[in-house]
Amino acid sequence: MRYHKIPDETVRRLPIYLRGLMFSAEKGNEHISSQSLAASVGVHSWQIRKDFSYFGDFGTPGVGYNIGKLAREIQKILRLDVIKRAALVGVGDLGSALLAYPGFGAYGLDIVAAFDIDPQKIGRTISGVEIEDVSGIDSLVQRSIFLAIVAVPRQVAQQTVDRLVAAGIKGVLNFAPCKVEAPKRVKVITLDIAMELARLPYYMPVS
Amino acid sequence: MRYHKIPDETVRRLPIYLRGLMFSAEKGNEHISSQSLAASVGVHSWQIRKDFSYFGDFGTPGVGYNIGKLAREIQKILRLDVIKRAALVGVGDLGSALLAYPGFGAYGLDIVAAFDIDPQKIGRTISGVEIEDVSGIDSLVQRSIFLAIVAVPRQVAQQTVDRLVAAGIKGVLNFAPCKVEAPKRVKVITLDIAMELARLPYYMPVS
DNA sequence: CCATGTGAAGGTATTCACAGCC
DNA sequence: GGCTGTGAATACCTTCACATGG
Repeated sequence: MRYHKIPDETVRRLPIYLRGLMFSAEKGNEHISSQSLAASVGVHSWQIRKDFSYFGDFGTPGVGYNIGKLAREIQKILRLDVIKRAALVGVGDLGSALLAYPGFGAYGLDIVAAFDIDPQKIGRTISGVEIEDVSGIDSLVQRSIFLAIVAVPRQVAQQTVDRLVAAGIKGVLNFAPCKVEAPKRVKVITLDIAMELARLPYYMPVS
Repeated sequence: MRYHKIPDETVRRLPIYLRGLMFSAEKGNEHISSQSLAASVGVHSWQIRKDFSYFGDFGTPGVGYNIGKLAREIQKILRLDVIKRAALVGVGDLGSALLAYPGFGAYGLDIVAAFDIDPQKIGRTISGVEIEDVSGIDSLVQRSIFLAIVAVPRQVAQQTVDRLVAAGIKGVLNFAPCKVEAPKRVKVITLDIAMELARLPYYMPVS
């Protein structure tokens, strides 16, 4: 089975593997076994082998996987080799934190534009990105930006997404805690931080 | 099937339903059908009915669900009726944004303590919470806080969790992009923001 | 020998379709 | 007529065990 259909759950784990592979590469390794990778990322080795099996042979029995080759392949599958630039809409507390967040770089991603409606904020620079008026959204595609992060209040999340969709954006990471609609051609992932915290007590021991 | 084993995926959706129910209650409704709830939260109606079926009859055929009763039951299942207070460790950009984040209230959750190692920050108040030295972690349980949010740099995430575990914390929401270990009795959910962004390009159309 | 890759088995979650109740 | 609750069917994902290859 080569390159056919990669399960969603596998796609969800690919960034984890990428992180682990890069970490191992930094330490100067060239090869890594599914077992060592398993230990470093916290996923079972058989799961890793199964996941990798969906997109071809990268391993050498008795040796392991070539780290560089495998990392590049994962980046290619996730399309991180092509999509590198993202825009941020909404530079409030969360938006500012995202601008300062160093973690995107590990995946080759970078926030290169930021928008807000507050005239007080427009023109200011945060973490090296100048805040523009939201009208700038309309020309995102001309600037080769196809990915957007929405960090606006819930009440204006849908209209923000509508505008991004109209501008030709193809993917949205939405932090607003609500459903947002978009045409099928636009992928939306909603990440509700409070929701994650809210399901935690369920799993906590009672005593 | 009453109250036996609620699937993890159902637990993951319960907070979404809670949000939808509260929204509907605010509008003055007393009952809601699985169809209307479905429309407002973006989950199919059969999925909702199936999910609710795991914990008893709350619906009346021809009428729908009693919103208040159902909401209270979901809160009880998630244990949000008991666990209401959380602590934050790491008051950097992300931590500060979390302190200011209004979304936790919808689930009855509240960040009531914050810790950092930076003497510059200790003693200052952000969003009504005074920042304390990390040594205060050790007395969290005495203050009836069993839930912690970790927003520290990756390099110190594990030791932070270790200290929280030693203090008797029972649940951790970890924002550091790495694996953290904890005894089985402590539930850890890791939320890697960059990872969510990284899997988005995979789903974006190629053209 | 050691580690991969994968069929097969087992488990979990989603989707359907409809009986039963208001 | 409208809507719930749920067995049954289906799809999906995980786990195992081992044949295969360097």
